[in-house]
Amino acid sequence: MLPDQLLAFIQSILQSLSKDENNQIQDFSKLTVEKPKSLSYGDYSTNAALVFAKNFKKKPYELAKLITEKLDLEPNIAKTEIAGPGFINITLEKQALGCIVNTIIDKKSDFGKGDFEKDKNINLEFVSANPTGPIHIGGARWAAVGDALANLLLFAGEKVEREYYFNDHGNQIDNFVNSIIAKYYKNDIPKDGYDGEYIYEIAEKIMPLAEKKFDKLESLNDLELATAKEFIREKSVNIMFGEIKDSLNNFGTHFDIFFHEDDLYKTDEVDQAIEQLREKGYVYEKDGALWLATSKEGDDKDRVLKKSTGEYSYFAADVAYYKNKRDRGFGTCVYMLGVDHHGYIGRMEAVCKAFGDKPGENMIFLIGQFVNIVKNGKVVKLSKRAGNIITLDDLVDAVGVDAARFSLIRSAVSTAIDLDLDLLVSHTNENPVYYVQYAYARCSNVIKNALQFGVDIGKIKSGKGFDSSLLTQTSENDLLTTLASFPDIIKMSAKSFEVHRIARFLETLASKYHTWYSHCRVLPNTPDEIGDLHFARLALNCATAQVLENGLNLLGVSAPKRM
RNA sequence: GCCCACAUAGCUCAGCAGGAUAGAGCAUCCCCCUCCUAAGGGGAAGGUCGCAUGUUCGAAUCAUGUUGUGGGCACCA
Repeated sequence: MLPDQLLAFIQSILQSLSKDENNQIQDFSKLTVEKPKSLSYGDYSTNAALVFAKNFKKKPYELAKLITEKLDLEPNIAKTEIAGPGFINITLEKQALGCIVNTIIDKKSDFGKGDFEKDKNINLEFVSANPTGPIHIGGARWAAVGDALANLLLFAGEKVEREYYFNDHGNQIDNFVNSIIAKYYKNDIPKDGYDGEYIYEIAEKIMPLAEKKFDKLESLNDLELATAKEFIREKSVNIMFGEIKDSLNNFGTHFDIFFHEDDLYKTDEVDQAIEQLREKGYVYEKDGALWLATSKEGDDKDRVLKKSTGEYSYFAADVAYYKNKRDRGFGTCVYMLGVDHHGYIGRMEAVCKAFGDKPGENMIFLIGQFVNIVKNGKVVKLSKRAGNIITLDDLVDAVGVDAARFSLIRSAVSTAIDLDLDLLVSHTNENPVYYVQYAYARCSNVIKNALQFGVDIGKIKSGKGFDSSLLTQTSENDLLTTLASFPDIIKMSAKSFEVHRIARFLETLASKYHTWYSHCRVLPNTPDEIGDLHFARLALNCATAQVLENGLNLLGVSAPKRM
């Protein structure tokens, strides 16, 4: 009997009781069936009596009594108990508890998969770093979390595409180009420019080509200089963007779409978007500039679409970009931003409303706090412009992809995390990822040993040749109920866009497995001693491996067969 | 000044659609390999959940206020 079956059963009991009492319950959303905190409470626990006591105008304990009377009639339930203020603790019969092993083995990599509304069609935009430098540590957090979130949502049954918004024009890029030129001629880096070894490397590659084509830059007139700069811009942005893509690939993060800001202008979409909003009465002219009345929809102030110089603002492109996403059929546009851009939410939600959409439904913001790098107990101030950034590549070089991804994912994005690089480098074993991976390696090793004993693992993996009701030890109960909670974890994490829950679940699961492993021997010392209990435990071992693998896959962390 | 996040063990963080004795890892201190991988297990110690009010049968969790920290307030992107 799986948790969701138990939930459905309790729901039906409540319904039948409410008929008796001439009382209808409509909303069951608060009803839960959970693994209780303490093992001594049983396998599962429900809050049914606490939540619905008022509907029945009874004290929780009295309602609990009515419910348990019905629960006790179910053959799969071994014992019920009313505890605390009115919790009902439920202990299942061993065969009902162990059947989760069969389910997992049967569903394999699909175990935990959900079937959400597919019509949502989610666009997940993340990283979207400007090509003015390598991906830094903050981008790395999103690269890990965004990718894992996409995996999670897909697994939960949503339709999702990963998108990177590639901004290759504007002031930042001009600063980038000017910095490259300055660096090459050993001039001072311009104010708001970029510095660092990578600028020099790009300059070394591009500038000789530029000089060959245009002559020394100082000898050019304004028009020629502009042409030369455009040449440098195109080449250097391409190099930078190539490096960014390589870093992301290295990190195991892949995008379905790389969207170029340029395309919005090429196709006139910016004008079209502005026109649409103008028809709705949101656009006006003031001081020679074109404005969007975002304050009508809750923003602090109105925003400029077209500057008095005649150029479009970056914001104008964002407006068009949102419309573009919606026109491409995305019902939900998720923006994953760093805290330094959270001021941006107000105006974008206003845009969303101006188009007649709903923020929170068509437009969702996930705000990620900073990742601080700590050295000698102190937070190091990093800046792309100062050139002392810690890049994604640095991080991967230092700790590897698995450890980097896991440590970035396991914390909620709403909390700032401090990464002590020295600690990560010198004591890599402290990273919980190894704890989880080790559990998987142990599972795999047990399977390997069983094969050497001549056990037909294929038979077990096909769900035959074992009796899961033989799994009666406390540590086995604990492991079984933890495995059974995986689908719920998926559902909850997907609903709340919180991937860190998956990482935390895996840590818990690994812990339960390690405990079980040290308490219950899976295989005997010699092949001829193998009995039914060993087969049952081998099945549990395989089921655990499967769930660990499913979870690690979602996070983009490898599941090694040996360590 | 206005706006947004965050505050839980020595450190890094979970827990927050209100629920039972607030958890994990690391660090500290004990114990466990003649036994499937000790990157493991068992145990000890460690807390006024920033502070104060309120909401209720019940608050780390919700609301208000307050303090502290980080961030944002451009015809920059």
